[in-house]
Amino acid sequence: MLDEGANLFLPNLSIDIAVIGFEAGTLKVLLLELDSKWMLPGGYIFKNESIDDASRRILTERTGLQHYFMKIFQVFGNADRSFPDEMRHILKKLDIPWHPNYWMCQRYVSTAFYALVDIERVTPDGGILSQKTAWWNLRDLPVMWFDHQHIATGALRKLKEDILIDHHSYNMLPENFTMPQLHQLQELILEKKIDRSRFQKKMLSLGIFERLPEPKQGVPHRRPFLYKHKDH
Amino acid sequence: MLDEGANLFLPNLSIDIAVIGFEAGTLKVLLLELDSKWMLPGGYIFKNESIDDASRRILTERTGLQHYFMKIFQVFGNADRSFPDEMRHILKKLDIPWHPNYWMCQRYVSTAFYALVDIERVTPDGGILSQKTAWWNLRDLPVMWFDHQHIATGALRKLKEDILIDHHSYNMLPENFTMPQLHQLQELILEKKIDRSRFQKKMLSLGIFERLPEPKQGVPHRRPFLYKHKDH
DNA sequence: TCAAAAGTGTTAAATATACACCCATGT
DNA sequence: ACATGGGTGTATATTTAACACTTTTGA
Repeated sequence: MLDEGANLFLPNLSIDIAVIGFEAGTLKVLLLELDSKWMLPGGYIFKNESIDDASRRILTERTGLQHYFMKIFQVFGNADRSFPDEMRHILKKLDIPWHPNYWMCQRYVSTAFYALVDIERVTPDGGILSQKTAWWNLRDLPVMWFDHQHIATGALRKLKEDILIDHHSYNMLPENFTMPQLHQLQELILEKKIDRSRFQKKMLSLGIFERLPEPKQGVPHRRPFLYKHKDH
Repeated sequence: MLDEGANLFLPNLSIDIAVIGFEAGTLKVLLLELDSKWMLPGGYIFKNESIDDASRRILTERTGLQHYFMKIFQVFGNADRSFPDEMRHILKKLDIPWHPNYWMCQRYVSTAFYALVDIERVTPDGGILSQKTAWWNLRDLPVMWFDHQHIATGALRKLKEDILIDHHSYNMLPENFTMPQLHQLQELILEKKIDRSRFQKKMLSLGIFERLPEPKQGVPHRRPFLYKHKDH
């Protein structure tokens, strides 16, 4: 694939995905390590493949998920968006011969997506290079390759803008979840307190959630009701 | 340029722009005619040019405008997004020899923008092919080339979604405009009645408009106040 | 003087906000 | 019994909505 990339893929086009989840009270993003720097999952588009199919293929390869929420949030199209020096460094580490005109060193226009996932259901896969994977705090990112820190930060900014319109944050929770979970998650994304009473009324008035007959078991204190999204 | 395109431009990437204005109580979109079918203004990205610069270059070439509002609204990335038959027809009409592998017949991923302009300030330019230009009703489009009708319709749908968040519709009015003008325009885009009193209060409470000292002259009935956007 | 368009006020309904109270559960 | 977290009610403030009233101008 490393040799055949130029024949298989659309040139100058790439996809990067911020896979975002919620764990231990923080927002997490799935990253891949390479020589002590980190990168977003991403890839290229086969010549007979749509952008949407390519993004789904990449997401499924890296997470094992078949169903998830994903959305384009930005196109990164700067003229100087090529990283020959970093690519050279990476290829050297991987014992791959270096050519300045190697197809990976082109200028790339990246179509950037964010995906909202339930971390519990994800099985991260380091891919063909067996890269180490980890869930990093989306608000405290490590040193990253290329402009991926910029892309990850852009995903968070757009998620924050979208959440009150799209009402898609439940995609980061298990299939059955409680209102306090959803409440905590939205406060975290919006970085502000939301009144519990009002939150519950508003969410239920959307008509997209269904209360399950049995409350959540195995928790201390009063058992919260469980809900699921009606389309699920 | 027709021969050198493959060397000058990024392959497989194009830009299409829905240039939207407001005239005679209807939403208009700027189209170019070619052999009795119409197309959106668009073009390609030079190899050392950013997506944003390319979109600005194309918009300025076609409208003469230096300042305007423009925004990416969608990426059209279907695998079958190539139009060899239509291209063949077009090239034949233009007396340009046909090659099935001509660079224009590739699959293209189109980054689609909408631009909001004041029609009065636009000088449409049919470009290198001296195409006829016209402002078409955006809700009653002619037969169009490629998937451009789909793109134009998508622009309208996204504009409708954006308008209450971005508050950018004033870009379709002259520099100095009246609240009734803005009111009529927003009712048109949203396809519903908006109470006049409330509209005026809400727009002014945004704090982005400045009332000018002189009311609009030369109109019958009571003279409305003129406003301009503060950044203008 | 009257019709038309513009500007703004008034009232009622709906929604948002802040807070309080009660409930269920484990210690 | 009590601390903790969950669910929901109440009172108040703010915003939305519907409509009415007044002003200005040309015919």
